[in-house]
Amino acid sequence: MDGLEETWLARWESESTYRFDREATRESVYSIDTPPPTVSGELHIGHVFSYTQGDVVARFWRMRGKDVFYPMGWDDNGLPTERRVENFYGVRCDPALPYDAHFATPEKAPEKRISISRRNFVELCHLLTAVDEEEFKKLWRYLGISVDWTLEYTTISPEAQAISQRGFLEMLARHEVYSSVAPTLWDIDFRTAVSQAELEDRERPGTYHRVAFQRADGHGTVEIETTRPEMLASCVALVAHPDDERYQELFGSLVVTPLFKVEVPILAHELADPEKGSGIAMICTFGDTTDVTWWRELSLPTRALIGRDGRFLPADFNSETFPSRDPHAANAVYAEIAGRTVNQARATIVDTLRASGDLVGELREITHPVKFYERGERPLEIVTSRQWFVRTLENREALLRRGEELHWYPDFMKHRYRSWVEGLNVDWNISRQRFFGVPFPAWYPIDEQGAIDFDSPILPALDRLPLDPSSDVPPGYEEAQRNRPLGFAGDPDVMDTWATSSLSPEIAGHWGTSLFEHVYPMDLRLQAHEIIRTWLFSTVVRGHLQHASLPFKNALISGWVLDPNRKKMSKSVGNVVTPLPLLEQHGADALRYWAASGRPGADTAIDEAQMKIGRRLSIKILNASKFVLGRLDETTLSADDVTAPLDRDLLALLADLVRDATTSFENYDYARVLERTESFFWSFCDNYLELVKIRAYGEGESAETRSARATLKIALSVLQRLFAPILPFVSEEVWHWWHDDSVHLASWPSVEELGTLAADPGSIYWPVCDALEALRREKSTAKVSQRAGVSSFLVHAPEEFAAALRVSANDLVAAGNVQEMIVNDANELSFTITLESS
RNA sequence: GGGCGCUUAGCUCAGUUGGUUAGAGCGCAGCCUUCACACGGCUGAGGUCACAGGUUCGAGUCCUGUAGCGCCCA
Repeated sequence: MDGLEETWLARWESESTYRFDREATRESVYSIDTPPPTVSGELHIGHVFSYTQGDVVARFWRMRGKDVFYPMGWDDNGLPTERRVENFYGVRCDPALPYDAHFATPEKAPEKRISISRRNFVELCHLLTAVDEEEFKKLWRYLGISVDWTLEYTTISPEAQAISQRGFLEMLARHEVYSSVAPTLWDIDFRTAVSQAELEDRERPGTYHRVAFQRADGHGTVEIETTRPEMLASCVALVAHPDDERYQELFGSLVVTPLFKVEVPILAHELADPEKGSGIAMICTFGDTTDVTWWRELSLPTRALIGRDGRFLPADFNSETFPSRDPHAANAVYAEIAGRTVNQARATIVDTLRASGDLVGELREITHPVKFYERGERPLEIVTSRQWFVRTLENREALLRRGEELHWYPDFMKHRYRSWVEGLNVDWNISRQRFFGVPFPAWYPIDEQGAIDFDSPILPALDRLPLDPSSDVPPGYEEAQRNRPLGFAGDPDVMDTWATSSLSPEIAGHWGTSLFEHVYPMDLRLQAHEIIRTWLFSTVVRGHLQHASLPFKNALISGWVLDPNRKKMSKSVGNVVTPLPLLEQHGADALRYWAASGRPGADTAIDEAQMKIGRRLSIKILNASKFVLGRLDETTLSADDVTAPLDRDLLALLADLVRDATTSFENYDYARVLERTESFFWSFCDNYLELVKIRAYGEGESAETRSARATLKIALSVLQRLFAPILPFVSEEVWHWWHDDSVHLASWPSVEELGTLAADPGSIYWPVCDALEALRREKSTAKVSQRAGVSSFLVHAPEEFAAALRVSANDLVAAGNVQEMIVNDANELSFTITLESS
């Protein structure tokens, strides 16, 4: 077993076994779109699991005669890489710094982060991802993933950037993407906008504060409850449900905010929840996403105070934006929180409210969902900024139809997609205020006052791509005009990583060349269910907008890998399993066996016992093949030689298996193929081989002998090929014992090659197996060797059963070492076995 | 709150359109060093198919409801 990987990996490499034929016609191509994994230094067992399942399918279609287009990409651009580089080298990107051509990476990450220029930072990103990609590639190769490595791509490569920028410009030309200044979900640590797809609700403790607002006419107060009292200075209105009896008379009237003394109206909106708190809420710009909805739908003013760093911005309460009745006092209060973080400001405001008597009653502790960036550590804030958006909302219906059009394996995964699309509430924000990504290929003119005109972007010709507007110059301008009045400014942002990886079919398929026409739309998308709302969704969006089609016809969704206790693996829990030690210990085929046992979509626990079984199966394949081929020097045997009833029955059963395996593979049920093939193979070894070994390998050249040998030859050939997609190493090894070409390029077994089939498959084989098992049971019970002789084997059996034993009597007698076997017809089946007295 | 999936032997899981006594592997017990295989093989014990109704000649399978677990969405 050991060493098979090394041998065959080298051979596949040198013989280009998995090379895609670029001349292949579309009909003969089977194209696969696999997720470019985020290269972040962490190899994950989930990758092994998912990719193996896809590879098994790829190998099937290759054997089916398809030209399999199976590329491999790495998603190296984006935040995860930036973060890894920051930690690995102990650096931080400061775009204001100049490039240092002599910057040397520190041996060890320094305690305190070193600030470096954007260009230096990006160079480090390239450096580290290149190293990581080699590590990943090693793992993929070790696993036997049959990709064509000449089709390798990365999402930060110039080609990918050009395609990504082209995609953007074409969407822009079709008005499918737009920029606008809008309240945006913002991570204050990463200092970037994030999209809805990257949100995550986390349960967090919170505190309800009951705050009294004076009515503007001086007649009493209105009490609201809020978990974010620090937002008080941003308050623009109060809101209650239009049907709420308690507030009917107040709608339309004014109240005054405590401390800041700004008049705000009391309004009605159905999103206000009468059950929550006092049923009336304060609307601030912007405390949460509901505030944004209210602000937009009720046409409220903007009093945004949280900056990009999560600290309170300066404000003047003697201004149009903040019209206080008592500017002096308001500014004095605000001075205490300006420049402070949200948490600091909250404490200050609560103290001040308590002192002023505006905080009513006791604080009430609650637990509530808070929106986080999925990679973030502090709650998201809402910050107004300029962003690029792809129009997804107005395409909702069409996108839902695309989801229906797609073939999902397993089918129920379509619900994940549908509920995501139905729940979209903002357009897809594709701009990020980060550094290592694909820049937006756009510049903006600057007027004589120095104002940037974002509504009239200057766009490049497609043949200039890829480009970076921060170093490239727009047509008709000179570098000296950058950021100058009457000059130009480059778009400062980079694209969301999904904005590029959503073009994986275009990148892998070399959009713009003839190759693309041969592979698009892809036949298969392979991925895990957790990225349905991101990668799958965004790819469908791009396919729909760019090509008016689905980007792939079938989606094979893999489950998660759980730890041995069926718990989700996570870094914080510390139960993450790395695949390499498992590979080294059990071998690639064993790991693949485990992965292929996991049914599509099913979360599967790491199970080393299962890997051991895979290894044992592989060894069994080696041994059985050695045995069958050891004395099978006959090359002229064919299906026509299979004449013995037992042999013909075996091939008929094998035909059933081939049919079932083929259909199952066509339905992406690789796990069923494995299960059925394994089960058949085990019976083949335990029963059929035992039954015919003497007939096949005894002296003489009778028709019966030829029949057994032909059956062994055919069955072995079929079984080796059925196993090949799942256990590529051992299958290749045993195939080469009697073939020159790779089993992975051999044709998938067909029913036709099994010759004229016997009717009623199993009608002979299973009764004979029953009789053989009865003999074994008797010997086992008597605690004697299986080779022990049987003086008399008396069978009573129903007619068909008896007939099956009679035509196979010689094999049974030989396998059981039986002296005398008598078969009588009877209604009830019974075996009477007399062992030789030794 | 809406939705999806799961619940079958001690454990991990199969059970295709409803059809005889419900299957596999692991683990457990016993046996066999057999001339392909001790990195093995054989044999065995072990289950009221989560629960409650219903449809049917017949339900692990279909329908309704309940519970538990996991996940998705809001």
